[in-house]
Amino acid sequence: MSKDTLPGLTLCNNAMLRRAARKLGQFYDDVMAPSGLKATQQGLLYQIHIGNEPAMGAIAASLIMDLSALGHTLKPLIRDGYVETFADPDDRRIKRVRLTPRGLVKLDEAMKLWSVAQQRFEDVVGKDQAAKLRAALDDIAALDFDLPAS
Amino acid sequence: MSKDTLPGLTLCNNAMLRRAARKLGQFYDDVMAPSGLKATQQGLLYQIHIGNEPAMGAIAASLIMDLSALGHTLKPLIRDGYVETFADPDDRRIKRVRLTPRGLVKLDEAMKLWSVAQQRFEDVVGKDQAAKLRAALDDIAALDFDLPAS
DNA sequence: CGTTAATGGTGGCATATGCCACTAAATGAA
DNA sequence: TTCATTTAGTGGCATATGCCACCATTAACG
Repeated sequence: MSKDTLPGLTLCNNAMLRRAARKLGQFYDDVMAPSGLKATQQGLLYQIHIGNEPAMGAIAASLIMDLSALGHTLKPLIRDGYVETFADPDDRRIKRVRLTPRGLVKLDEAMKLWSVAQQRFEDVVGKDQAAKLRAALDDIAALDFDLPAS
Repeated sequence: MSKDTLPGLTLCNNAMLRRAARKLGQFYDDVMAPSGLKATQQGLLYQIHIGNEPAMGAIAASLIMDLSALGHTLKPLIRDGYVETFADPDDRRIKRVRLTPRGLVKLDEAMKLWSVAQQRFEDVVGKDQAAKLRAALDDIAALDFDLPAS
């Protein structure tokens, strides 16, 4: 097979997913820029907000994110005073996370912008299509790739 | 609306996309680990391979990636001797990229592992479903979110 | 021509993510 | 109780990505 006829990267599920994520990330980030938050940060603040002073491990699990990666991502938010952490009194290994009042205000501000981006996205691709896409992505997130231990 | 009844992050198209990308990335990376390449690097080598000594800008455009981000990502691959760059003789602003022989060998090795991951993914989600997903992701990558300039 | 504008990349800085080695704390077994 | 094991996070290091300011080159225009 000549190099010229090799299929493009369009065949790789992972590459396509990353590519779409870059594209959509740029769009959401653009819209949210006035808040000073990236879309990832808004998502993280929101996740913390809807949790009940969630433990770091719990957040990482919901987001399917490495625990240490979460720790890193949290740092700028703590530095900027949007988030604070405290040890769980019943198990001092566990560190819980909550929004500060300042963080709550910032989240409100960011959510307004998020709505704009979200709305615009759904206008462009269609509400149904968007819902289907999210469902498909949710399925992927739930997949188990382990070979069944026979 | 009480905090307890707020919808999860499942509603955000962008967050879901990133989450699925983390999940799938971890899987592909795991499978490709023996090659010493990350899935992103394999994808980049492949993109360079199928291009005709592509210019950096061309690669960045196909991957919907920031040009400077591409430059950064390329560095470890150049350092490890998989890739080399050279100025286009007709326009010295343009820097073209190609695989070294070593890079070609490494790509072959990585592609074998990639096939394993790709195959496993399609076994789990179904070949049709995977194709539909890639099509949907390709559509997203092609979207234009600009408001029509009236 | 020569000045101006547009194009293609680089480097610095910042966030996003992951892996690994290591520490502290809680659990379980002897 | 005491020691091995498991659990929850941290810090260091590396890649992934983006934005912005800046440089070199080329194209455009008067």
